[in-house]
Amino acid sequence: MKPTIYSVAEQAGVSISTVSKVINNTGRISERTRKIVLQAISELNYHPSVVASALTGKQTKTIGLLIPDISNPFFAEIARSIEDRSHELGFNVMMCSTDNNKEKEEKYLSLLIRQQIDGLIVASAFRCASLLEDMVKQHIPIALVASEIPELSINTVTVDDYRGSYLATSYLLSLGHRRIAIIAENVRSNKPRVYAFRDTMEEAGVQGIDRYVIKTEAAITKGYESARQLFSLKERPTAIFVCNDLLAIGAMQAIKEAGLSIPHDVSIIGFDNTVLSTTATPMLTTIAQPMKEIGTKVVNLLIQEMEEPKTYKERLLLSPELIIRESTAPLH
Amino acid sequence: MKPTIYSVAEQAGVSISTVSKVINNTGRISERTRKIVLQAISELNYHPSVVASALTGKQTKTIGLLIPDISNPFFAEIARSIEDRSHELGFNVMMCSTDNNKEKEEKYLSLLIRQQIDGLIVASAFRCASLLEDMVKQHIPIALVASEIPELSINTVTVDDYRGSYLATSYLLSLGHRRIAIIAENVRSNKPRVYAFRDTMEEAGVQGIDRYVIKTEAAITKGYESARQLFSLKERPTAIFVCNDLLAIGAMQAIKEAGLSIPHDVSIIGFDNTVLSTTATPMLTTIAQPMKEIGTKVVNLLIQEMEEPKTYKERLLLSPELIIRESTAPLH
DNA sequence: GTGAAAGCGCTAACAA
DNA sequence: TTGTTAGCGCTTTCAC
Repeated sequence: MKPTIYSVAEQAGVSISTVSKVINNTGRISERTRKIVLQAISELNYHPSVVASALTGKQTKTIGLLIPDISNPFFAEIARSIEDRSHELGFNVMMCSTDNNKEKEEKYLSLLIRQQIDGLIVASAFRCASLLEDMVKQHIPIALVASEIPELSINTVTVDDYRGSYLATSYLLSLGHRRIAIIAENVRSNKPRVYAFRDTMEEAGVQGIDRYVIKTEAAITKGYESARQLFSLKERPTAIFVCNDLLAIGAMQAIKEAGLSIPHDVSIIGFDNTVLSTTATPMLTTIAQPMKEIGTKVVNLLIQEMEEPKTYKERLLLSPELIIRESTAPLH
Repeated sequence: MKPTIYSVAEQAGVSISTVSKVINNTGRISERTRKIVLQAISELNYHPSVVASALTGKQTKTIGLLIPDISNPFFAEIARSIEDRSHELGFNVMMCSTDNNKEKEEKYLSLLIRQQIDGLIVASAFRCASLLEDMVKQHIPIALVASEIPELSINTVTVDDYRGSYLATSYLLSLGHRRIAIIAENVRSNKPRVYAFRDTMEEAGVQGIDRYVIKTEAAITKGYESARQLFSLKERPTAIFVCNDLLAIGAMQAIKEAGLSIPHDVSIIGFDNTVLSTTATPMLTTIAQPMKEIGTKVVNLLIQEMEEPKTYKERLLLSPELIIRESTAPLH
């Protein structure tokens, strides 16, 4: 039988409230009694039940994590860092991969509410923001990572997308490229990336940007298709800025298949700096997101919010960095 | 305020036990009452509390997952499939990355016990099996994936490691290679892979196998180092069997850096068939693990065990498959 | 410094 | 068919 607070109390010859006090370091307990109780706890190998304690109004010590897909290396790294920071603070995390799919988002939200999670971290798209209303109504603290939900006022941590895209675009321009294409993912966080691309190109006086803008979904095959589409144009681009590494890998495959060489014929630059960018050949020049830091910061923000809800929410933009590898070169 | 069973009962003008009965489909309830209750539930947007229900002896509907590292693509894919199957069956999963580190294993185990998980899936190494004793004592069902703990009798799902290694080794032999090296990870599941390698090589009459056996940890850099080590030998191998894709990528980097070409000078074959094997250049020949199926099966096994503990535990070995891509070629 | 007792939201006898 | 009630393991007030 699993030991309870009663077994400990009996073993120690005290009342359960005394045991409770030593566990939680509340009230005043004599050093002697504390020792005896601690002794009993370790003898019985007692672990206080979070379930029971949660029922009395305390925390469940669990955080929900809604993420598009844990098997996507970018989110896996973010998740890892969220997990680490949460565990540091004594919280467990329940992971749910939504595929950015409305039905799953709804279903998992309901599962998580029933589990009485203390807080929620969202990286999923939530194109239908009203789904989150239950959460808001029940005052469950929420924080967003690597995603945007403009309808709601929520603490958020993301990379500075606009700046990242600026870094990528201006780097390609500085290499002499003018026919630069962008392959973006069709999610909100990619919008600033597209805007920065346009702005930077326009400022450089480049014309006819529109034909080189493609939006698609996050998958290697989609990157492949998008690149092929670009190569079917009369004037094919000499450089491509691909808004995440997964898509970039697909694009690289298409470029090679077309008999072109990277970076000699086509320069390519990714976004994220996941494992994939170092395992690709040639190694991918990319915009690095500080993934460890992003994960750590959202958890911090969420915990802060749990302790004391802020009226004014924060939006934290972390600085991306250009990592130059082998997939970019001066215009030939 | 979060709606409770009481608010629903009041709203519907019935007792809480009636509400409980309609929620759980127990006892007999008139169609009329059921409708009224359901109505009240949806009006209040009521979600029954798993916490409260767990306290009465029912399940917490959560499964613990101890995995070495969620940011490792192999485990991320396994985790994704475990997650999907669990959610299908109404369970949430709490994820813990242990880095195969004893202290973390111990800490997370204690966290999970306190959370009163219904079952535990273990992919972590647990070199110290006694850590799991608490779980066994408390009759918490356990299932193992992609790992082995010989000291304990536990339901297990793994790929057939011996056969996988046989497939890899005999394929390299069939290409005419004799100086074949193996880079293995220093965990239990890799032992059968090394055995099969030795056995197959011996049966083919190859001598001096020992100098070509390297054991290391799962990291790209380790693969890199191991391959360099092999190239420092007088007679360098003409083919390398690397026991996981992560290591294989590292080895590929070392080979290229040494100015050798893959597969012309050195053939290389991986194990796992993660994304990495398709994003690498040349694309990696590898032994595919049926990751989706492995995840699904462990969950099934765990749930079975939760419903009715078996005296004799099962060990399920799923068949691996040789995927021939571009990194292997006949001996030059 | 310590203990008795009420109550958290729910389930499951048992009564009605 | 529906309602009453006693717990589940814990926290927390309030007496002692």
